[in-house]
Amino acid sequence: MERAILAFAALAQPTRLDVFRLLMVHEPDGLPAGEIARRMDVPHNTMSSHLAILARAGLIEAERRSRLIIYRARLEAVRALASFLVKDCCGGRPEICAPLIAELSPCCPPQKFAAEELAHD
Amino acid sequence: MERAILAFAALAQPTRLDVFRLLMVHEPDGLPAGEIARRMDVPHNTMSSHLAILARAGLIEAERRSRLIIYRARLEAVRALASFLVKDCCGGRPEICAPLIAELSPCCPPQKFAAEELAHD
DNA sequence: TCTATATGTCGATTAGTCTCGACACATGGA
DNA sequence: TCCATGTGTCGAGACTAATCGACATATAGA
Repeated sequence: MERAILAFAALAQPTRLDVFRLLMVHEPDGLPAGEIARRMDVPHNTMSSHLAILARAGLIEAERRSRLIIYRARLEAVRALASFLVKDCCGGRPEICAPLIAELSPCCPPQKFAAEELAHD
Repeated sequence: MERAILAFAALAQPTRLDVFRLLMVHEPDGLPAGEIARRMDVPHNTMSSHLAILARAGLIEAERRSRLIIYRARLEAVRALASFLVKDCCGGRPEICAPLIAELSPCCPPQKFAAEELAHD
């Protein structure tokens, strides 16, 4: 709940939302702080505070690699946030958001498709 | 994208997140502005601006019923926001967030269950 | 140890948000 | 028309967020 507020606040800022999307695209390798700042055309110290806010919200994580600090998106956080949104909507009455799940599924194949893929092996 | 920023900003505030959840619970009837303010123990004018922000973000909608103004949650908005989060995560590689969908599904039965429910009629 | 590179922290300025009293508008009934 | 009730708008004060220059730290190589 408090975690959701932090996550929403972190994503409610254009630069940070862009950074988050960028790191999503660069999963699972991540990107160093400096390169993120360069790509976004933002001073490195400004970017540093944005990255800190995203990290505090649990949406990204940092890992030091010699001189570089690599940032990566935390997929569990996306899952948790989407889950919060959807379960919030359910509110004890699953019939309301069945169509919601239905619309989400075509985007990424759900477990049925994953199972099929496993069967191919 | 800009819509997502507005929605995130609207939900990144404790009172507004609570109001949104309250209106989700009260779907599809909704609640009048005054009662929302009373339940949240917030002055009516403060609540009025919060409701305006949620409405501008497209998360709720207002309908005048004689003297009352009834607010209702907009389920399409939740769907759109969750969809944005999930598709964002996909980023062309569906295999990443298949487990995400898989975790969401048990919460609300997907179309298969809805079809079963229809079959019972 | 010295220098260069990569990143973070501090502090000040600017901009935006939150809150709420006071007032305005809108509806319905006396 | 007058009053009561339900909402919205305005404006001011307090608080919080965003930005960036200047400085600090951390690592690697000469």
